[in-house]
Amino acid sequence: MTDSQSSTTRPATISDVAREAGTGKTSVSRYLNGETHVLSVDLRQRIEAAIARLNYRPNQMARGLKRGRNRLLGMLAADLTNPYTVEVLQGVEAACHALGYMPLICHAANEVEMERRFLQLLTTYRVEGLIVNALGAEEDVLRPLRGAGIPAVLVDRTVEGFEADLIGLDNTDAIETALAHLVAQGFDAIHFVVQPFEHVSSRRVREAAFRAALAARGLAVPSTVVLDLNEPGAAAAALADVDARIDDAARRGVRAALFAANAPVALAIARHLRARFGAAWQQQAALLSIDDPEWAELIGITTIRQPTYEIGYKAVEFVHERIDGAAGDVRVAMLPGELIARASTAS
Amino acid sequence: MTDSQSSTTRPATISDVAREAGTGKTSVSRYLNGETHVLSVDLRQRIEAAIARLNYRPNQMARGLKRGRNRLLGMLAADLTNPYTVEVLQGVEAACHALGYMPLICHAANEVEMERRFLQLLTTYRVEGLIVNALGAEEDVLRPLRGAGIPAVLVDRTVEGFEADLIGLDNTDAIETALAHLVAQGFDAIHFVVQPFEHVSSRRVREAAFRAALAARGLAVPSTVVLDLNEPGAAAAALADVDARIDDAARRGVRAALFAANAPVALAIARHLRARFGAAWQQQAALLSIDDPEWAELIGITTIRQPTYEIGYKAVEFVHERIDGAAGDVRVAMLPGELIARASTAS
DNA sequence: CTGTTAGCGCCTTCAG
DNA sequence: CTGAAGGCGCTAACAG
Repeated sequence: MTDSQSSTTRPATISDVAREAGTGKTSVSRYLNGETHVLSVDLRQRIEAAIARLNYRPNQMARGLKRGRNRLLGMLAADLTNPYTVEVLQGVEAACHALGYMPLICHAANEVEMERRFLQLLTTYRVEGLIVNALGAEEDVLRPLRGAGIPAVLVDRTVEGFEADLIGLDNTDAIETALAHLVAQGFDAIHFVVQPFEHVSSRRVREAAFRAALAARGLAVPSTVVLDLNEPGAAAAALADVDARIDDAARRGVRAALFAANAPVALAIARHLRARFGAAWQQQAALLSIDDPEWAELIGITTIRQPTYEIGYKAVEFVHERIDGAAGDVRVAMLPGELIARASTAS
Repeated sequence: MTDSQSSTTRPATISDVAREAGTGKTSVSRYLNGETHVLSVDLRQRIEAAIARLNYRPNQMARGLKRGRNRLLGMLAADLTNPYTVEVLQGVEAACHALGYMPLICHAANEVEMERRFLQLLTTYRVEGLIVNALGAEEDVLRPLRGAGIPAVLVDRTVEGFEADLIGLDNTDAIETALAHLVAQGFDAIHFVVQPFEHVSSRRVREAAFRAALAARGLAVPSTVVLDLNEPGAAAAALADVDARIDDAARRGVRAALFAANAPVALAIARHLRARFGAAWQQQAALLSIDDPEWAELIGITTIRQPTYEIGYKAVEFVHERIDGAAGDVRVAMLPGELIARASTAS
């Protein structure tokens, strides 16, 4: 009984298996690649036994080197702290599983430098495709991909000057649905709150759609509140602005409604209002948010839930097709959101 | 001007660079590996230029194949939905960056099958080390690692029969601190709620520590409530049990305190109590939880915050040392938690 | 200082 | 049905 599994032994190679099975590497390779019908039963069994005995696992790296493809699929996430991202991730993982890819997840943690670095890495590891939830609009950060000829699909946001398939929420429709709900509930002082949006396409679209939807109804369009969560000072000012609008409405005897462009914004607002008004803050202002984080139900916030799983799944299908050589125009898939009405917007 | 960056061109190789620079592959390799002082200024510049011109990036796979190490570090996460995991991840990423590893993140999404599959994959990709936040206690799932001689470090939980470095929260101390807080606030009907814990060491330790801490104070030790979040039926029963205890205490004119073993449990409880008592549910029962998710502050829940970032960072340092050949006994690092007192446990 | 020569582990013609 | 030989992109002795 040889100690073939000792942790000091270096992993068995295909040659080891061949020797152990008393055959050549070619046959082992054939076995590994499922060309099992080309092998005599006897040989196949010997190989099987040898593999088991040596606890052999083919080295993917070597395989990739030879075949020119390694089944690695990169996923660059801007912010895993955002539940949205994790949910998308689940779809990505499921699709990777189904299509035989190994997802290589990289988390930029909201830092452009990280994003750049990971993109480099992903490139040097020769991932076959990439799913990008980009941080900034910097097209040059994505340039390496072009050079390496790695197909990419954008999730949630486009990147200025970077042509690629895009998949995300149908923002215009989502905003329209949400606004219709608010209006139906009788709100007329509705304020849009969003993180700095010039450089993030989805935020830009949402903001524009909100204004358009308001205008289409002949309602006044209050200025958009920009809430920069990365700048404490600016954030405080923005929240003060929110406060003012709430007070304004209150003076007119109405309850203001706040429309958060995404969950992080909604959380910041909720925290602030709770600090200001106490646990019963929702009596002072209504809140609606795009994204449906776990705490939304906990405190009864109306939301637009994104089809996150589908977004992730489809994203992988898109790159997969590109990897398989699909040429053709850039595709855009905009999936519909779903309104989850809760107490925060009850009239 | 050649179209060296066209997306149809296959990535440049070291040979291409050598040819372009009019030299041999060796020199290029030396350049890549920073042995820059061994090269004549002229040659170095030619290589530099060639690399830039061809937009060359060394193929990590090939490097890894040759050197026997690929700088890949696996991280197997049981549940990215749990904020704890994401926070640990941030520490892992930072440490990987600092030590020159590429983190390969795998998400088992609470499915043992996934866990097994990823472990296989990680093995075939020959990651140099692995950080495991294991799902179950199945030692055999981790067996492949042994066979491949891949060093691993466990995060948060041990695995029966699997010897490896461990890093996580000092559960005993955390429980003691939290309980002391509750007692100081005047609570005496304190109930521990935890997911099925036989197979998860951290839960087991917490449960035991809770009972011990209670007993040490001469207080009665109510039976532990087991809340299985994956079994709707069982979960409902457990929550009914919680209800009964709250009612019991109420009959005695006191407010029961619920001690959640982690954030998912706390969330389930909070949701349930809100559904039962409405927004003011906290007047009916106190709640304290280990883990400090973002919504804890939002609704004012007292928590024990884990040093998640440090846990992740140190985990990487641990494997790194093992990869570097450090032998020696299994190490255990238990980091202290921090009590964040909020309104939910005010007396 | 620089280039030549072997492989790393695997797959893929191409002959048996 | 089976095996030997060559090469994927890169590094690591060896020579110059």
